[in-house]
Amino acid sequence: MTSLKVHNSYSRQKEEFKSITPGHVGMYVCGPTVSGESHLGHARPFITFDVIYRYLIYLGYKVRYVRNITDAGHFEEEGREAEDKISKKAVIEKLEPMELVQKYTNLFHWAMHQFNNLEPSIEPTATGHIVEQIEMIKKIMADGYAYEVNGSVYFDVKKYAEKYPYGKLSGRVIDDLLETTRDLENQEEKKNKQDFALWKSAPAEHIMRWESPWGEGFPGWHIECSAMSTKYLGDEFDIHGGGMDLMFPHHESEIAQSNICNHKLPARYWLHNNMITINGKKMGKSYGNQIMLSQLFSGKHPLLQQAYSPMTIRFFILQTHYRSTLDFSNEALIAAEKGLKRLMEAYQELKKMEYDPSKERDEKLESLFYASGAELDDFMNDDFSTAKVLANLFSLVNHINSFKSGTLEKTTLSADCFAYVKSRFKIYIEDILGLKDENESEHSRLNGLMNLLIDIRKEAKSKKDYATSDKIRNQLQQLGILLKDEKDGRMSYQLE
RNA sequence: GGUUCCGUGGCCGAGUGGCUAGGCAAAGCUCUGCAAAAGCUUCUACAGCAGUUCGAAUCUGCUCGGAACCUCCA
Repeated sequence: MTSLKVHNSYSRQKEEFKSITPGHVGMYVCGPTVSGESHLGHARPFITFDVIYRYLIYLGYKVRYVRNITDAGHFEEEGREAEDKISKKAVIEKLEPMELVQKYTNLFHWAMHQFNNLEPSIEPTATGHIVEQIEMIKKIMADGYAYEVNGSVYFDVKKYAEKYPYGKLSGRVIDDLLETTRDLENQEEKKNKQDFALWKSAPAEHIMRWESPWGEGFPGWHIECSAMSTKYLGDEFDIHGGGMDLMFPHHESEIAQSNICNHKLPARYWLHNNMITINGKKMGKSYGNQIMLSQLFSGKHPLLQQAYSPMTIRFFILQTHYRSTLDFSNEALIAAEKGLKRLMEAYQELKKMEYDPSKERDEKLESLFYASGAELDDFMNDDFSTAKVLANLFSLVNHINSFKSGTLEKTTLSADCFAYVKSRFKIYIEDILGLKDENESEHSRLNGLMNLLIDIRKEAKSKKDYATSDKIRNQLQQLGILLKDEKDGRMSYQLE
């Protein structure tokens, strides 16, 4: 068997994965900013790293998966004013940041649950770690890599870059950064344009504020991840993940901060997922082209031809490599929906199949099953090639369906081989890819009812009373229940 | 403007110096009372130009087109 190799953004190479502490993996993934609802683009990193998390567990690692909630910053909700802080409104009328943050945190958790993502081991919030962040900033200042201006603290990138390779992760040259001229608030406070805020002094109307040695304010964007990853994973940990758009300046700055505080680069392997695009453009707030997850699930968005289930989206995302862009289109999602259905139906069929010892084995076929099953690990080991895993599963789906339709005798597999294939499917579909059968509605009553109707239809068919049998099938179809006459005389049903 | 990346069949998307990715769609056939599903078969692509090579979609150069980052961003 091959060993796990991952593409490390820091070295821009595929490297063999070796954990710092044998048997353990520490993984930090940048979580959501809970000032608004998540859209399709946000789903990608969390599904990607969920599968990575699941695969590491499958490999036998004990994984501590830390994913933060960014709930500190300059937050406003549409229709409500941030000036609440100084207005004379009653407390209950004002925008309460905690209320806002709670609302979107709940929504985020709901979406993660829909996607069947495992919960991270620790989900720390930025607001819950203000003390740690302040301590870290103090350390950086004590080392001389940060300076205070008007109650704000900035990281001295220029000084850092004299000694350390600032820009290595994102491939940036410090001198190029000097060229950019952008209008940002309080730029004149900085010594150099590329410096970034560790702590920002809060203007009177700012609703999120904490006491600090530099006055009332709030933490800069990058420091929370440094503080929380250090606290829960240590000075140096194995994997740091997030979207490619975070490489600069977020992760670059994180490296600088942690490096000054801990005298170590925080993570050994930096993994970045690529963007989801729509009509070739990145989905994002500033482009105004985002489709919220709830809209995706309900189909209520002008760009959507229909609703797409969470598993369809999960499958859609896993069909491509995580480092490639993925273009959204109704056509592509409908294709994913159908493909997923075929995969899951074959899986259900496989689960029902039984070994029959009366038939002769086909060793050639057996070795094909064994080989395909074993290959799945090789694909995952190759920088988590879920696309290849799915392609391989589909080649087995073909065989399973052949068993079902009688083109192949299922009994030509030995009992061992049968058990092996079943377990591979279970491990890969359920445990690693995290796909679950959305039609598996545990309605036992519905099941009983359907069996009754199926029995009646079978009787009608045997009497060649096709009027009755068609009536049952057609009317059920109108209710969104699809009856299928199977090859062996069985009938099955499926909720549309 | 700078940095990085990409351009694959009707669509989505893997991938690699020589051998079928896969999914969806389409066509034909088989099965079936009909339908659906399924199976079999067909459709054989790598932006353009030049070069390296016995051989390139895969390497090099150029051209064209697109994207991401450089600012909040998954």
